[in-house]
Amino acid sequence: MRMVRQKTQIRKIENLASRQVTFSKRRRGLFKKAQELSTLCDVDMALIVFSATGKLFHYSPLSINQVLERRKLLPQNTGEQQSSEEIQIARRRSAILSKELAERTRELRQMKGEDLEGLDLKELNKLEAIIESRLAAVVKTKGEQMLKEIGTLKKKEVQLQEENAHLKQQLAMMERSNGHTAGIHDQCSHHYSLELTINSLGSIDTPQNYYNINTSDTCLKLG
Amino acid sequence: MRMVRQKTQIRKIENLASRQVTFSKRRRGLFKKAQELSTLCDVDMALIVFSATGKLFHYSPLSINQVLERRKLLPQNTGEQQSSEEIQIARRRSAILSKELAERTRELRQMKGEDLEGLDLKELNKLEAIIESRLAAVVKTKGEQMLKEIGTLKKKEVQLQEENAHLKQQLAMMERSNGHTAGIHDQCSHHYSLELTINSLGSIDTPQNYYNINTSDTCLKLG
DNA sequence: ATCTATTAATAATC
DNA sequence: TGATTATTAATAGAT
Repeated sequence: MRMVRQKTQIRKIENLASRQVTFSKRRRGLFKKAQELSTLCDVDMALIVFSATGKLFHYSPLSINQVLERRKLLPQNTGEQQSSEEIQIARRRSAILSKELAERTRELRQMKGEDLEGLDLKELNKLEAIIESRLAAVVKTKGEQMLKEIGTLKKKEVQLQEENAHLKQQLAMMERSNGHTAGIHDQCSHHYSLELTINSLGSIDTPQNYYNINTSDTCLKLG
Repeated sequence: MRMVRQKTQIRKIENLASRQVTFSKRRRGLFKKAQELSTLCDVDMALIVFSATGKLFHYSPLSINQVLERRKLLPQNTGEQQSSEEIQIARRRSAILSKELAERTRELRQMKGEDLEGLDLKELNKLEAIIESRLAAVVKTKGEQMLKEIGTLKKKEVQLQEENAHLKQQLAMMERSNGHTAGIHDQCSHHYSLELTINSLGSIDTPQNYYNINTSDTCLKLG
């Protein structure tokens, strides 16, 4: 008969072999569960495990290949056009910042001694501030540019709708003054095409002068 | 009697409530297992989960300065203008990941000797990649949303311009068929202003809701 | 949040 | 390592 299996105590397994076996088994279980959670609940996560021998195990639903590709700071116009130039720039900047962070952290370690707890944190806070502000600057700049364009388009839309309404109004007036029953629907344009050739071409003011379509950039300032 | 419980399919849970419940339950299970593995096998690890709502859940046996981290994560309203929630999330995430990166670098340096350059770099690269992917994901998502709206607005613009041109054409035809009538002079627009008001009410979209600045809190839970 | 019928994970073992 | 299986642990569905 087998030995009675016991409820596992959660404390360090002293026996090396057992510990390694357990590490291997539980690690797999953990990564499986991580993946399940990520899939079931549609969330991003990162799971990183450093083994005692220095090996690294890693899981992230954001594919590693994708991530590794991004690490290259050079443009890679390999057919993919889904990301805008700005996004690529943001990626490169964040990549550079990450490198900076790592490098400076390393430099700090090397430069200073052991009692660096306080100072190290200070420096880290500084670095944090830098990376945060730069990231924010990139994102903010991009957002402002896009909001600006959206603002311009909205203004255009309003202008066009106003002009539209005006034109409709005038059309309605013309129809009433004519006593014609024909409306302003599409098929009617053909109906009048014959009359166009017959009637004289009088120079009459058209209302489009009042509603100049402006294609220049309109600046939108955001708070 | 209870319904028969089924074997769970690992795919995204469509029902929001169920997804949230499962997220809560499984997340706890995952963090528990992570902690157990860390204790049983005496290994370091980092587990970071980003919920769909931007909340961040984090476990790492290495996190020494949790209190300080907590402080850093509180909203820092330093008089600056309000940035969007996404930017704040990005800041916090990058802050956390930066700290994690720095801390891990330090811990690794302390734990291991000096001949760990290669491995250390490997690990750093992985962490770098995670940061990059997170930042890129945030920026990309926002950009995609805005590009989508810009596309919609541009389509609207084209439609309106087409309609406009059509109306002008019809107007011109009507005028020619009328010849001399005073139908399209300015003063007449007042004549029909009532009709205009009635017809144009509610016809213009105001998509300002899309730019609603969400100031809801982002939560950080530490293991 | 709490409760259980189930499924899933895994410790001991080969 | 991989497989097996007696157990314990996790959790889906329900309250």
